[in-house]
Amino acid sequence: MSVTLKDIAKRVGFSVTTVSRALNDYDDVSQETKHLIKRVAQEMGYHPHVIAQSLQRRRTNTVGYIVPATDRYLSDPYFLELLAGIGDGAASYDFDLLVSTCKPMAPEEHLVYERMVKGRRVDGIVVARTRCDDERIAYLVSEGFPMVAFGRTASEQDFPYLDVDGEKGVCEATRYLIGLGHRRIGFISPSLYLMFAEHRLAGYKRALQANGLELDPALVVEGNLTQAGGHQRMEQLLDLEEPPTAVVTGNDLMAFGAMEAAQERGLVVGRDVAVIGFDDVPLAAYFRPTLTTIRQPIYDIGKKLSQTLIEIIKGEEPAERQIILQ
Amino acid sequence: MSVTLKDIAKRVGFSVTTVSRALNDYDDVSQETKHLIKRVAQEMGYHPHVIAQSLQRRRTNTVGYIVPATDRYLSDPYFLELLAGIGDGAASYDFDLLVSTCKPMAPEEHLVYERMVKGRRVDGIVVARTRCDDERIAYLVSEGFPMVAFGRTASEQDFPYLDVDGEKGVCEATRYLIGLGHRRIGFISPSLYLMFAEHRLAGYKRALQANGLELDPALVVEGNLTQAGGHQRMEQLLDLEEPPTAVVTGNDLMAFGAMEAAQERGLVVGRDVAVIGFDDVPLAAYFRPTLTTIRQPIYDIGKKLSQTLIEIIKGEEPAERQIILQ
DNA sequence: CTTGACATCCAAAACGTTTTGGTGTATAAT
DNA sequence: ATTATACACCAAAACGTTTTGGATGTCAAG
Repeated sequence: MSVTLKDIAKRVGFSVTTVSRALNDYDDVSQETKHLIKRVAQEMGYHPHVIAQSLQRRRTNTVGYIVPATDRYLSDPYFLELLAGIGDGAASYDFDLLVSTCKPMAPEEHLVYERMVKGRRVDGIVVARTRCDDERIAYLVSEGFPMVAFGRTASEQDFPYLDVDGEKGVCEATRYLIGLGHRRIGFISPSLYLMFAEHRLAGYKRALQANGLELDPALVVEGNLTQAGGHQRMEQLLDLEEPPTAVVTGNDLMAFGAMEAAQERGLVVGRDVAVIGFDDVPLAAYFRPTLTTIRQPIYDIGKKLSQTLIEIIKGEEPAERQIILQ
Repeated sequence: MSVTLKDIAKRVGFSVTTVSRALNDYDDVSQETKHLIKRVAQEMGYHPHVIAQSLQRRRTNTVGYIVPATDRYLSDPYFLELLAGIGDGAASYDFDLLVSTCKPMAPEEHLVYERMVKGRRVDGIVVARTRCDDERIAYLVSEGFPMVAFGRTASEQDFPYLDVDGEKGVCEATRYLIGLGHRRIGFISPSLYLMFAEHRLAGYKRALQANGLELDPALVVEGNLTQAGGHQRMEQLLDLEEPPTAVVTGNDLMAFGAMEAAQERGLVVGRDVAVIGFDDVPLAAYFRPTLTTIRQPIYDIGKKLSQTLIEIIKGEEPAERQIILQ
């Protein structure tokens, strides 16, 4: 078995209390005893029992994150990037990261969240890919459970979040395409129940309007964020009588798919048809032909997310509860 | 605050012991009381305090996994796929998954493992991407800590692992290329400290030998598993006086990079130069031109890994401690 | 010689469970 | 009437910490 405070206490002839307080650098323990106890603890190979600490401190020093695994294969590198950011952000505060996966919108999703919250396995939860009407957030807020979201919701509910200005990003990208002379620009949207789909779509519409272009509903299609989905939707667009000369997609994976679809038809991306993505997953840098994409520093966002969450957990209300990055 | 056993006990007029035993379906509680207690527990919204359970049961019902985050960006979809598998496998046994990230071979790596083991935060650890001489495994084995590895090591140390027969896979792939008439076949190897690099390289050599081809050391280069690395190494191969007409790579990401490099030089992959990868990350299915790859069911491997680990944790030594998939 | 201040230490309670080793009360067998 | 056998229940200890609320001793000031 492993070394406990009691073992150390027995060895040095002090009480468990004193040993505990010595190791935690309380100032009602003399320097001398502190040194002795620390030395002996080291010698005996003592490591605190994190679970016991959690129980007593009422703090697990762990944050939770539930990966929305789309299907059996959740190939989007986006999530790994985000996960790494969240994990590293947590680690910077000596917090651990508990991960579950769950299909988004599945009936059991609520149970997964409830288990984390009610089992008090974690001190807070980061929820990513917010939905317009997000029951996960509603639940956490109603429970008063510490949380932070990547993305906003449609409701006016007040909760801490971090988001990128998807509307502005897409608007500028679309404007850029218009500037190049494109008049028929397609938009492959993420599933519409996702909040960021709405923002990005709004940006697309705003750009058209600002330039006096009319919105052709046929040019706006809803994809499922996967490469296959992008491929399929692109074909749909290219099958139109008047196909678009440029396409903006809701994420990089769909942009990859769209580019493939174009290439399969013998079109040269960048010459015959322009494609712009959104995310900037690391892969994007290496994809050929190079994907034009709207940069979103996913890793940094993840890091900031967990750090903000931990500040909330520690009771230090962060300076800004709601942040929108450009 | 939240509902505890004590609260329920007070409410129903039974002891805490009886409440606990009722909820855990012990048979020294009458059916009647069981029903009553369960109903009241439900009504009061009781959820067991997982941390308290862990402390008493000496079991956290959690497995750990440390993602070898190569750099700030760990873009390899491989890990997310594996992670999902591990997580789902654990969930199938009602286990949670604790994730950390750490640069492989970094000096602090040992600390991350030690923290997990000594802090008794997890009941077992899955270690992926084994190295020829793997201190992580050596440590876990020496501590007698439950573990399971994805991959073997060079030493004869006995520990449970799951691995794919990389040698056979690469050998067959290489043979296939030879069958197509290729005589100069390049091999972009993973970093050589990784065990699977050795197996795959061995497969390559075996295929050459079996067909009486001589090994040209210039055709074997060491990459770093990233797309950029594959790109760079492919250029190196193409710069040779007698460049290869086919290339086998150590993983899919490097294959992507290699294909790009070829395309940038105006070569048509599949006609001017053949490229074969290894992994079958989900992205591979959508990459154009289609990547020929050696299938490795990463998700399933992850799932099996954590399930095997949990069986070990539960003391049911699994039927086969060491498994090699084809 | 008291009083107070300070430094150093500690026993016991607490966190929320599960487990151990019982107790008491019927009913059935001797 | 005693003994066995279930049956239904429970008090207390345990898991390994931290926190609470003193206790003890020393020393300087009054």
